[in-house]
Amino acid sequence: MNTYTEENYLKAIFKYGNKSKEGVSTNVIADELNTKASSVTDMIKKLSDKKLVIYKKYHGVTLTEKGRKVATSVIRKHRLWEVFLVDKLDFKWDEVHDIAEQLEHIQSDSLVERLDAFLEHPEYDPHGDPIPDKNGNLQHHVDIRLSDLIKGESGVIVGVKEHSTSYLKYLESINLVLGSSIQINEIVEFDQSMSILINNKENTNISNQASKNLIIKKL
Amino acid sequence: MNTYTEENYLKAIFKYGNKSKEGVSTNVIADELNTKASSVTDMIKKLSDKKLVIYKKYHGVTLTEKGRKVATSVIRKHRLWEVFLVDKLDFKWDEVHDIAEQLEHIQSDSLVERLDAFLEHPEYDPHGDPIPDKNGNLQHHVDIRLSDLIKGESGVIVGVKEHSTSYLKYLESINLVLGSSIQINEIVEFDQSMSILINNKENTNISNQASKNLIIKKL
DNA sequence: ATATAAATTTAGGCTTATCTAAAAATAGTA
DNA sequence: TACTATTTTTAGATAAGCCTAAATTTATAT
Ligand SMILES: [Mn+2]
Ligand SMILES: [Mn+2]
Ligand SMILES: [Mn+2]
Ligand SMILES: [Mn+2]
Repeated sequence: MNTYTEENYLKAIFKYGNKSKEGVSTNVIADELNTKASSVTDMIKKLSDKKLVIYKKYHGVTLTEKGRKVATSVIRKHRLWEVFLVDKLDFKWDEVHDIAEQLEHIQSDSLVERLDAFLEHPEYDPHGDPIPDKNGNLQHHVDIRLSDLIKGESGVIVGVKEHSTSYLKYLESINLVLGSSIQINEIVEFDQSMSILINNKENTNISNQASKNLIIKKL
Repeated sequence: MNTYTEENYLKAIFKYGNKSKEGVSTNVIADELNTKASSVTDMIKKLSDKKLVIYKKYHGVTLTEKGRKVATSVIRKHRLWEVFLVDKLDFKWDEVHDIAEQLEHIQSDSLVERLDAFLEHPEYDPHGDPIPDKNGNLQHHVDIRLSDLIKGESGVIVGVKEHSTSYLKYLESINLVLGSSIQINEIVEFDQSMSILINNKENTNISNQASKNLIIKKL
């Protein structure tokens, strides 16, 4: 149906769409996919011919309903495979993204549904990202970052917004994983770094760059 | 390292190599991959540049050790994924080949090794084909076909040589699966069709075309 | 409002993997 | 051996996805 490359473009457009009502710009897409804006223009025309996106020259691109279906289906597969890799094959959460980038393009509806059942219909992937259902619906966590909390407040980690290996490994090294509890001891006004209590055990300091990428459910 | 397409060429060359000491001809490869001999010639030159095959113009192609490693690694992945699909996701043996054709190209050594462990190091895939180890070694069943047996002999099915859905579905419909026992009641001289006793229960007739694709371990 | 800067598209090319048609080499046969 | 049939390679094209450089459009700032 669609090529590997087309699917990656649709995923990128989905990622940066909905942020505002403006279409997603070619430069943003080029940046996300490590390619050039001119290449993006070419591909967008093709996607537009296939009715997967709406393209207004010089004003960016938005997904059609058809395009959104494809994008969420690829994201569904990506996140289900990540669950498989972590839950069944014992990979760490920082090791699975690149493999899932490949697996997300495997074409087989029955495979996806059977995998979903085998994993017992997970709602979130190993990074706390919601898994779209087969119709492309997905519910997000309320987007509260650790950096939004104030002194004395506490919460539980339900997701991460940054998926780099270095960030994920760092979090794990200080016992911050999905489900870890956090209480704010103090916030340094100068750089917004935080002194926090993790799992009611260890006290640690964490930078603003690190705290703003942690999604929290307040307690 | 190698493209999806290159891997498929290497797999095809592996499949038809070793049959004799002659190289595999471009027409045979073209036929296997549903492409044209001229396309094969082009690709062979590329594989030869990459030292994956030895190519003598007009005399076919053979795998180098390096090429054999790649081919068996792809076959290893194909067969391991087929085991996963059947054993863990409850697919039927006639449903898994096309999905495995895609999964076999996923690149991740640790994924393969973890999958192998998760499946408890299977030796054979759902069609009785041996799974190469990580060094590319694979031991074949002794190649005795049902059609080689004579009246009165009996055996157990350990593999199938034809993987089409129609053939596999047919076998299943008459209770011929891996592990089924067979005894030869009679062989019709005219067309070599056989009257057989399956699992010491049902008597059936089976054509030569069907019996010559069943690999048997004699009892 | 006009000039400059920034973003975007177009033009022209490249590579990979295909194809068809023609040429060349090999194999089979009288 | 010589002629024909078959197989294989070469020549020349095409489509997808990418690139750089140039042209065009939009945004920003006097
Ligand atoms: Mn991921
Ligand atoms: Mn994820
Ligand atoms: Mn198969
Ligand atoms: Mn198989």
